[in-house]
Amino acid sequence: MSLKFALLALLTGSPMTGYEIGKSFDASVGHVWNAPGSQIYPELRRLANAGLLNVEEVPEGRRKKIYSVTAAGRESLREWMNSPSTPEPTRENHFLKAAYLDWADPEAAQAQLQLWLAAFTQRLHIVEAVRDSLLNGTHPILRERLRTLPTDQHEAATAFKVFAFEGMAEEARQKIAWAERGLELLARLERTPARPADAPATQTARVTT
Amino acid sequence: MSLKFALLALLTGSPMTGYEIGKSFDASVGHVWNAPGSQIYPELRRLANAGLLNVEEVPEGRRKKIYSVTAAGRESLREWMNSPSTPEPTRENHFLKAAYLDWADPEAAQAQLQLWLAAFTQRLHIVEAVRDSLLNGTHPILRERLRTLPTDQHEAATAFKVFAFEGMAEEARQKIAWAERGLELLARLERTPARPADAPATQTARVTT
DNA sequence: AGCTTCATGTAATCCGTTACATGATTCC
DNA sequence: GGAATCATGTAACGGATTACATGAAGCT
Repeated sequence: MSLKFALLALLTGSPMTGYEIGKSFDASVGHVWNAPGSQIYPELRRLANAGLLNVEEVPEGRRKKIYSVTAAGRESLREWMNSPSTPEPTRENHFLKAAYLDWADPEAAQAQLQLWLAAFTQRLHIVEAVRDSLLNGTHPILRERLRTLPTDQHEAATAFKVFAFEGMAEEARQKIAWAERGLELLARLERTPARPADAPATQTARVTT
Repeated sequence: MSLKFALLALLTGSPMTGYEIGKSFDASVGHVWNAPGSQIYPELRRLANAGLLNVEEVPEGRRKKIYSVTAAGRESLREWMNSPSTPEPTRENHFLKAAYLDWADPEAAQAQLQLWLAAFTQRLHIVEAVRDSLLNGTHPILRERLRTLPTDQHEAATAFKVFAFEGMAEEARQKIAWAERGLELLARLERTPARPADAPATQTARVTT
């Protein structure tokens, strides 16, 4: 339901084309909300039809459309922000899989845990980079946004974005630690299980692989 | 895509009816994966048609169907477990909203943060309770599952489930701390901003509400 | 001339949510 | 007899993913 509000929120920063929104999603913002072009363009049009967005067509050569938020759009965003939302029920692939990792071959389990580790590490880097750019005034969208805001609101606008990205960073750190513990668990289990109580203690033989 | 595997995984524990699966979702398992009956029943039928599940109809009075996993179903599950999955792109409502909380009225922002706090706290309790029941052998589904498994695989089957639920617990704890920091931030911002540099320092007047 | 990037979209399909329908059994 | 729980579903809709289509601008 909230692609709508993700778009409205983004466009309050500064007017943009659908293409640029897609780029933003691919870069920083995509870790807050993500969507492919095939979802962005139709949604933008719907929002424009509903009067929440303004379209400025730029027909000089290119056929591009710059969207900006109307007063009604700003009102709609404010309304959403003021109405409480409950967190959605969890539906995270990795927890489901983790709970049944004993079904996987040990190598596959290890590969999966390492893949998670890599993915969450990468996410952490990106999210920390965004947070830093918010703090040191490098973030282009926030920068634009602040230009249109009275100075006494700069702190809040910045602080909440930093707050959100700090939250994502923490989550990433937590999952990194979690994946590492998973690898340890796997190693521990592999050292013990299929031994029928009387196998020799020659663990040093299985060093490779 | 993984309701399919959630169902297969659950049913490897012990055969069940769609209704019982729904109950499990509402109780413990729902924090790993959740779905309403309207999604469960059709999916079960599809899986049965695909030969991954076995249906035992119990026509004695009730019209109920007990589903169990076939060899093909077990194979399909194993295949999924052995093929790596990348974590899905984030699309979490609360981070999106948090990033733009300056758009909300302070009271609404506070209410929202408190709602998150309450929801994550509740989630933490449930998830910890499940983890405990896994550890002390009270968890009914795991119990059933272990009955059909050789003893030397008990440890792994239990450990991975504990691992998953510990991960969820940590995530919940992290989000609780995050929401609390959000409340502090909000309080801090409310103490300072709209003051045009020469307002009196009589903060004690605003104690109520 | 050909590749990359900019820029916008359609179509099919799938997954998920909400609302509603139905009827049997069990408990009070 | 009436309410709660057991048990299974249908229908409509909306949101998301994947694949494909199109064409201009700019660079090499």
